[in-house]
Amino acid sequence: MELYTKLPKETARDYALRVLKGNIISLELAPGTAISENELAAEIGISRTPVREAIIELAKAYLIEIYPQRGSFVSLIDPKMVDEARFLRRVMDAAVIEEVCETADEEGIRLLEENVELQEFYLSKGTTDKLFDLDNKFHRDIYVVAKKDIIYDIHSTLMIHFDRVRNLSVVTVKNNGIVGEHRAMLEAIKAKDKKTASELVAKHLDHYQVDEIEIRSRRPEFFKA
Amino acid sequence: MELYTKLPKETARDYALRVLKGNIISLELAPGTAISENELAAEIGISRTPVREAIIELAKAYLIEIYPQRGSFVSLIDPKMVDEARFLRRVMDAAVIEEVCETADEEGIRLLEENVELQEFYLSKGTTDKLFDLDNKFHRDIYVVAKKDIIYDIHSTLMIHFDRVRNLSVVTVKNNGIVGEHRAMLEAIKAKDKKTASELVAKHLDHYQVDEIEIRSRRPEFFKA
DNA sequence: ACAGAAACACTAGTATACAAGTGCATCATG
DNA sequence: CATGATGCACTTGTATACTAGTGTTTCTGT
Repeated sequence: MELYTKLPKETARDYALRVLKGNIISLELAPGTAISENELAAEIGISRTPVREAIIELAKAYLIEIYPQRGSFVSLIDPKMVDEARFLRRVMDAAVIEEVCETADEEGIRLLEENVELQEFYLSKGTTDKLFDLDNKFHRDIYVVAKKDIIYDIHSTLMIHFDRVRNLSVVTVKNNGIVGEHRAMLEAIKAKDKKTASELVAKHLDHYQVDEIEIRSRRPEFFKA
Repeated sequence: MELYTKLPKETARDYALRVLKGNIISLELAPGTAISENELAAEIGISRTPVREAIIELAKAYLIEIYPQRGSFVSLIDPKMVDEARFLRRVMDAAVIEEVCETADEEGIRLLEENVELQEFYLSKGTTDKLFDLDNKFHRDIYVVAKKDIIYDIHSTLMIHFDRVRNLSVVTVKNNGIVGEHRAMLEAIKAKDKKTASELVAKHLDHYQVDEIEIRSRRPEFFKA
């Protein structure tokens, strides 16, 4: 397991949370792996209490399953969970971007505009790692402009189920086209064109499609049921 | 604060959680009230650890705010939070009932049918407290039939913000009509009539409307910003 | 060799002790 | 009286000790 290093002002709990989240998303901690509170605490050099608090938090997000007196385990990939996360994102993203079309003020538009321009800049320079962060930020900014950032935060942990499956996919997500779609979404927002905007969002989510059948046949031990 | 009693097989953490949730919803713990881990632990007769874990969980749901080394407080009513909860419910309820219209099997329909029939039974007998539970169950069952129960659970804690405001409202929710609307929703589902079903859901949510201006003028100290 | 019991090594749940920081009250000092 | 320092009483964060339960392993007796 990759351990990172504890940041100076970070609490022990946040540190444990960061380590666990990162390793679960990256599959460094594979689905089904046992997680010992004692062991992890020793490994990262803090006590059981903050480790335990982090584990409880991830259990609430269904990323870890706790069996009292027996052990805690990284959740197996549950297709139902992945479906629900996908459904949630499809429905909410569409509703939120429509809300943005209706209510966005100049400042909000500017925030999105700046982001897309940065994406276009880095795309032309071929700096793909920055693009990844900007992609996430663009998505969140839409929620922020719609004044729905709490909803975004609540849902973000669920989306980890998604990211985990994507990291198992052989098909690497091609960045080509994504920036263009973001530009198109922004223009639809500027034109207050709800219909086009929500259609673009739906199309955009196709990038998140994965071949579950293929992954499952390759790694059946990672799947539930 | 009302304390309830610890159930035999309930863990100390679940107990603390139940006590806190209940008292926050009922406003027995008013917005802004300080919550001491030590004090609460002593009051309900368990140690600080499970109390602390419960507080952290409610802080994740924005129901408690933790200021390290200073104290924890019941969150003030944040109109933005209430708006987001309302938006979330409006969008998801509509999407989920449409999903039910499309995908419900016989067993699912039967589950909903049984519930509505019970509601009609208790309505005719005037047993209103049972109706409250059945109302909540009907709402959840729709998510279950749509195979979206994780989404329901994730959102349920957020809805507490809603319930809290409702409990401050002078206008008591009149049960008249609610059962009839449930019946209408069920019939729309049976007829696979997505349009009518989602319209009924939107109308149904009007029952959750509250006069925020009035409450705010009456209890300004409960509100944030 | 086999069956069952008992010891052991783990687990998470809970309790308690200590550390570090905040804010107020008190008290000394000008 | 005003003001600043200092201690005290709180807070949450973290560490550690203990409890109770589970599963395996090992011993024991037949």
